[in-house]
Amino acid sequence: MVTIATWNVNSIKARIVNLLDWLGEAGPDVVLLQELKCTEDTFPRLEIEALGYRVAAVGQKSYNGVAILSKAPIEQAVGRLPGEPEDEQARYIEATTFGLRVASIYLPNGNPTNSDKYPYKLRWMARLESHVRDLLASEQPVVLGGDYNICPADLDVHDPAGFRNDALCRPESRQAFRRILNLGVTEAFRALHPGRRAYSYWDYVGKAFDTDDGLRIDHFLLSPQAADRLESCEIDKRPRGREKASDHTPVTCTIAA
DNA sequence: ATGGTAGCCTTGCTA
Repeated sequence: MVTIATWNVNSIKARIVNLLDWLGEAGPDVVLLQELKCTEDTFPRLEIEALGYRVAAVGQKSYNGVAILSKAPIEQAVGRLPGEPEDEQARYIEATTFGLRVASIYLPNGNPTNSDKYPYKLRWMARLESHVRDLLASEQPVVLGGDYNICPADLDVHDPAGFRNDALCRPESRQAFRRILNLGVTEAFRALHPGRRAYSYWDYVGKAFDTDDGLRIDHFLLSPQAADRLESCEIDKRPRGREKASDHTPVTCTIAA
């Protein structure tokens, strides 16, 4: 069995103590990180390697940045999503580990929707759709985890009316997400827990975590070869309640050996 | 009531 976690840490330097604590207690085999907010040369590699993880990361100064941590060798790492060679934003890394093709995804937020950020989000999703089509053609077990910045349905939003026109919930955003699902990938949490209201992100503002005013935007998408082996998918709320927490909490899935 | 918080550095931008 392989345990895979995804976590938007909102700055790996600000979160290094929380991350190391959680890696020590949860001990996932593979970790997909988003929002490193650092370049590769300032990534805190040694502390993470000391816990037994290999590291593959693609970073940039101040914004974005994604990584794959694994207790097994990481092979054939690719640090960008195909389709827009001039796109410099570090939002995608993909590699093979534990016999799985895994990716860490930081999908653009897209707000405000009246700016060029929203069409960038939709273009990025079209690129992802095209790449998922290629990955599925390979007939490998594929696990695509990350911060998708998409609430797939109103069940995934504490205030659906308030978020109706938000880039995370707009019909065009949800449709682009469904187009990817309709290629034949399984969204692990919802497949295993239909009807369960659970969130992976709570705004820092106010007391959103205490009142459970959250969003479910961190997801795992699995190819059929991985979905056939899916055993569990859970959200670990504990890290969000700690000192110096990220605004996201880790989501974990397990894949049978 | 266009706020509030966090993290980065660009003392504004991104989320």
